[in-house]
Amino acid sequence: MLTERQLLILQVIIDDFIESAYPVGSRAISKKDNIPYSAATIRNEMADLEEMGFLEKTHSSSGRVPSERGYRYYVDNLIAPISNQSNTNVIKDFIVDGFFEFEQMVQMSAEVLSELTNYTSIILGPELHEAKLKQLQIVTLSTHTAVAILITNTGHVEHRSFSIPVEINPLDLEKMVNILNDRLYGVPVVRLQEKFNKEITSLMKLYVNNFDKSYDYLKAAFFSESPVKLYIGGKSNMLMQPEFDDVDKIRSFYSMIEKEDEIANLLKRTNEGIRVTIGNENKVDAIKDFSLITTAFQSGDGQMGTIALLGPTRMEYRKVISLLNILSNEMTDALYMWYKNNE
Amino acid sequence: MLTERQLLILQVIIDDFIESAYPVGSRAISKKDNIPYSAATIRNEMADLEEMGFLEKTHSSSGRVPSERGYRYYVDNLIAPISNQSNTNVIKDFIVDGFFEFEQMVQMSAEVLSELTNYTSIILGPELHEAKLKQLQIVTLSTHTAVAILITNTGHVEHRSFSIPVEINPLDLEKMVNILNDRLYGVPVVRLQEKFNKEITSLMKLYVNNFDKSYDYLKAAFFSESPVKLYIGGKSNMLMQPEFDDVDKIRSFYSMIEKEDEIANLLKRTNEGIRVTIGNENKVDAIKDFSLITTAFQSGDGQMGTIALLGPTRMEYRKVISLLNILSNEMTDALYMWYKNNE
DNA sequence: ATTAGCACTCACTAACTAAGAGTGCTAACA
DNA sequence: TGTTAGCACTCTTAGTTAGTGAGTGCTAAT
Repeated sequence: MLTERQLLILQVIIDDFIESAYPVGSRAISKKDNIPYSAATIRNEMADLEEMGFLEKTHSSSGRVPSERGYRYYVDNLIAPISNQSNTNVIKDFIVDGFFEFEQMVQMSAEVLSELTNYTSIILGPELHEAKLKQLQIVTLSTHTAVAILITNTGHVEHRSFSIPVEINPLDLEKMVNILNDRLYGVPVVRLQEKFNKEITSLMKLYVNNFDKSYDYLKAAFFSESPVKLYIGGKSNMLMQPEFDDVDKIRSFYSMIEKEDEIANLLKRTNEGIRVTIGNENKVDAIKDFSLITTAFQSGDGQMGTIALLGPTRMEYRKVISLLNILSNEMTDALYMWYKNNE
Repeated sequence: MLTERQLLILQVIIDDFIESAYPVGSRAISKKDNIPYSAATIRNEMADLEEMGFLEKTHSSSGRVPSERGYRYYVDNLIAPISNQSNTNVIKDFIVDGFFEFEQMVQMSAEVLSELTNYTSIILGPELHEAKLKQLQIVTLSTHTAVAILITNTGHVEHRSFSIPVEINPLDLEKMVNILNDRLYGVPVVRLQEKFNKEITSLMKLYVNNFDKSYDYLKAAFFSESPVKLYIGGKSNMLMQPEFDDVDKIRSFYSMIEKEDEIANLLKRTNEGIRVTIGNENKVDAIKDFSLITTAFQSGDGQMGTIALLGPTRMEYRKVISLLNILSNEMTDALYMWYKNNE
């Protein structure tokens, strides 16, 4: 167990290092206002803290630097997140003002988040779990081409252009879309394809000649998987961090950040609350030098998406955690309001 | 005027430097197969070429490096663009295969272009100049919210969610959209707003009570300027270039590339053919260390957009110019086909 | 007109030095 | 017995020096 004094010293060291990015020496600590001990005393305590694995040295006669275990302890026990009123307001303002569309809101959130922290923000979703089909449409552009449009009750619009194969009769096309709208209205988007396969195809065969030929086209137009929506904000804000003092680190950071699907997978696992993974706690090699802080936002019963911040292990955990808390709550609220209006 | 031999030597030096990024020495030149002169002769010629401003030294006893003037001469007189068949095929393949939508095609082009060159590709447009209105729609999501959708004959779909103010009667809304569709069908997208203001508003007042209140909402939903579409591909491919050997250069590159509107302005001026601006020929300070190669693609009579590659002044001009030529032609063709089908 | 030869310049690297920040340990102190 | 002053020691960082090599410009010979 750590003594009171050790806790204090550990906290001060980590706070200091997070701010300065330089190894912290005993003399610097002993000078702080809330530290009434001499440098020698601090040195003894630091040696103990190092032995316990909370601190490290960069070389034998250097100051101390937090170890990953140190950060973990710090995050779990030493940060009392103070709600930062001014940040709350910044976030509230832009969410309330600009809330027209999910995607727009999400994208802006990512940017603001990165701007406030100088880390890289990642937002996954909002996924369409809860969104329900409002309307399907096919608008023909010419005899050969058309655009298929899918509208959800959340205001999400997806569209896909395609060319109409000669085998398909335009009248049949219209008929099919009518049937689809009739049968699929209000069905959650995630279950569209399943329902289409199970219930609609058999029905279609009754009304439409030669439905087999149209099947693939309908499916491609309306029911193909849309790619995961991943917003990454402030890729270059991160370059402000002193960790990126060398070209190779920057290169590897950028090549890491481009593996969008790996990152998306990392975020998907998030459940309730805020999760912090530090350095090697991350299961993906590419970010073993980083810390990732994630939290979910949701609407009603289901999870909608994940907000995350990626930064060096020397991260301003306190600030970031409080920011993510605020943002997650605000987004959840905004979504709740939206749904309430739309039910 | 330059002698034959000087032309040859200038060309060889620039080719060599573009490939290696190292200053070129006289000995290295004299060893090349097509150079039958001794190092001393080369040295004399190089001194002359330097005096004329085509070459520079990085320090008093270094090899030679092309000056901006040297690159200019090289681009204007020394490159006979060889059409590279394999590149042509790469480009043709993906344009033909994936051509469903402008935006999709454009985005893919940007990526391929950057992949093939390791420079940063920028594509502006395709602007909607030629696109004509196919259909306007308002789909109500609830009593308070709706999504407005605009569809063009090119398959471009734009949508905007908004909340319906209480002052507007849903029936009126429907009526208004009908009038709009009736009057605006086939009108070029760029002229929608103008036509709406001039001809439609007076008409609306006859049919709709209290039209003044609806005016702003209709305008916001359908006729507000959509932001310029600028695709930037391969921001990090560029880091492969040996020019980016130092952190500050990378930082300033990224902060430059984020000024999207400045870049968009640069590209807008493009007219026919390929334009190369080298280093200080660029009027925007931020890219005075780079070269920018732009060309337009078009459909029918009007210009549709601009394709550009941004790289270090030590750029593979020959390759890039030939690539842009191919891509511009292919995109123009593809657009032409598309229009022919849609008329 | 061309080229071999040579002195000279400058960047780059490695080896060395001095300064400074920080540690661990010992011995003195309250 | 916990705390602290003092000191020798370690290691990084920055600056200096010297040696090497690539390359040039000029001169004289071909």
